[in-house]
Amino acid sequence: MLRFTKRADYGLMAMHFISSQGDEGAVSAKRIAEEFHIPPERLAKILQRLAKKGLITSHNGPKGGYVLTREAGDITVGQVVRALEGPLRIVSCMSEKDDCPQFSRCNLRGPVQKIQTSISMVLDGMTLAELAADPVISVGAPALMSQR
Amino acid sequence: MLRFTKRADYGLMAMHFISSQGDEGAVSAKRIAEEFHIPPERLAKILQRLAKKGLITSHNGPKGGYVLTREAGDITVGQVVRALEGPLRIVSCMSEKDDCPQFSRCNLRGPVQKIQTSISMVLDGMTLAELAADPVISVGAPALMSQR
DNA sequence: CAGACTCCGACTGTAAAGGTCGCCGATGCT
DNA sequence: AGCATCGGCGACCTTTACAGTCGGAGTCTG
Repeated sequence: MLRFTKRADYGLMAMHFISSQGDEGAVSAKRIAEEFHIPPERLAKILQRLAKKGLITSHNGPKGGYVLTREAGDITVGQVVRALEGPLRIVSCMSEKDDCPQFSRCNLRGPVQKIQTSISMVLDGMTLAELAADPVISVGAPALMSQR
Repeated sequence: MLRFTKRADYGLMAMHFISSQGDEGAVSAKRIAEEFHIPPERLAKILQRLAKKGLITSHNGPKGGYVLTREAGDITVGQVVRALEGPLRIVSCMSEKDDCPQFSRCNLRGPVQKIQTSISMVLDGMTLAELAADPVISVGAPALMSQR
């Protein structure tokens, strides 16, 4: 629950990689797929989607590939994620015409809205540039979500 | 993506309901299921899980049911969610022994950790009591995540 | 004591979502 | 012309969540 899909993962990796290689011409989907060992077709679709949303621009032919349309500092994680996954909705029954049987009694929607807003603020508060600047941390490290 | 499961939804509803009826004795699973039109078996399992984690205590027999073990103000949304869904992991490859092929090259883990921490802080910053206090807002309202 | 009501735990089947894979066409460089 | 790239469509498989069922044990009421 409350997890990114692989789509978002791959998308962020790719965006990050493109931004890091930005000065040396376009980056092909194949190149990225090889770099990260991602199924090429899968990545292709993701990049197409990002291109369609205007986050990157595509160039055909040899020497073709993808380039960021904006500066890395002007693209947020939230934008990438939303481009790939659609608007953020942490619960299923949030639209007006949901058939949620508990709609009338459920007074959870206010707080949920709040949480959702907070999360997207976090996502939009981090740009690709910051993302690249962040160091790789040791993995099993801080054991944050201990619990129990 | 990045969505709560029904398990978490139902769990939060139930906890909220129990806390609102707290002064009038235990609340049975059946009662809650009827109140919210939730499949009784499903809810039963959720409540069992919450009881096992110590968030609520169960009483058998007639007049039995569930009661909060702590004050509503001492139980956070994050605690309920984690009790039901396990520790928060917004990406699949975060453990030490993941077979993620891009592990070595992926320098996304630092930022992801950060985001994850922020989210769980949001979740732990809201108690059941606050949850109840929040008013029900109109649904289609603020259209936060516009973009496209 | 007996019956009714409740929680407890494991198992099984079903449905939806996500992930994976492949094909063929269009475009542009060399 | 030929090659390398993007572009878009669709089918299949796996995983996950969801829902329903059964038998069992504890506890209050009459």
